[in-house]
Amino acid sequence: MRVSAKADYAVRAAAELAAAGDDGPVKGERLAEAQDIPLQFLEHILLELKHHGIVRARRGAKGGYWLARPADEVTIAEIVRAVEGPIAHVQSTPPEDIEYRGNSKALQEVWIAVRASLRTVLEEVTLADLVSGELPGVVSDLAATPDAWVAR
Amino acid sequence: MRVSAKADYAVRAAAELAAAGDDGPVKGERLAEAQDIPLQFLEHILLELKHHGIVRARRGAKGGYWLARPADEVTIAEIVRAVEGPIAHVQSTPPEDIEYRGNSKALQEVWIAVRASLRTVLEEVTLADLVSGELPGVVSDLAATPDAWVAR
DNA sequence: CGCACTTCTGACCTAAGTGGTCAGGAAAGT
DNA sequence: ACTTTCCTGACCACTTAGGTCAGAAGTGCG
Repeated sequence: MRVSAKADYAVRAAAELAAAGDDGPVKGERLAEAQDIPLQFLEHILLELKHHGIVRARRGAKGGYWLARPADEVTIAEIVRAVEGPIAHVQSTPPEDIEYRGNSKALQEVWIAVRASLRTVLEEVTLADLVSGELPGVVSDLAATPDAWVAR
Repeated sequence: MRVSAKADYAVRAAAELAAAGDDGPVKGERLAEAQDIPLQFLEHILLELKHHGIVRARRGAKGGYWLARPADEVTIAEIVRAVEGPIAHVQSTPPEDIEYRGNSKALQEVWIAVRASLRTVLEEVTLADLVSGELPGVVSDLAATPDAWVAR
């Protein structure tokens, strides 16, 4: 139920790429500096993003990374899945495949709801939203209640 | 972003206790059988639940476990926190404490929204809801859309 | 009291995941 | 040819996941 450093780094680097737009490729080093991420670790992450078709890259001088698709077509969910794997799996199996017995039969529905609620946030926010700072209504509403900002 | 076996087991065992109600303590062995959980692992989990004041226990013949509070006052969120720690932390720190720079400034709001959406599910469902099979409106609505049941 | 029963606790184990670093290879530009 | 930058795999320390094992300690009953 936690967000890994890798996922966090991946989204931040992608946001930086989204902001760069069509101004040519951005070097890994610049991304690392902009978001204060260990360079060599970041390059592994960018490679994963590339393998998942989220990012493209070119080597050599004038090389670097850029988004494979427009920033408003890339969701945070996609990026998280690329580096962390499927969202909200239980014991490494998708909730729809689990069978519960006895008094916990309804638990499957709960885990499904958990995944659905995560999706409503992560699949709604695109990189374009993120860099513009204007998050979709559902999301900013969720974050608007002061209660959401206190620990528990 | 995944649910551990421990959390799953903990909730299922607690559901079984909720169903048992006031019919005296339930042995670990019976819980393990009812939910098909490795006994010795389960006992460690029950101990954690006890330390968090969710469960009580007595040893010896006629001993066993029972809920420390009525089933409709124990939420799934509590149980998950007891065994997995805080929900939706990023790099092991709470989202409200993170500071982002540059183009990912809005990311903090996203993680806050993620946590808030998880809370709306996990803090809403009690053990009583779970064993009765009648989940709160918000939750069953989320699970009602067919889309929620397909992988991605 | 003595005994069976059950929880409690800590030590231990293997495998995998986290969060990296290091060294070198391979394309691209000049 | 040479520099630049990505690409790839190996490695590493530490923690977590998912357990097992052995034994200590409290509890009830005859």
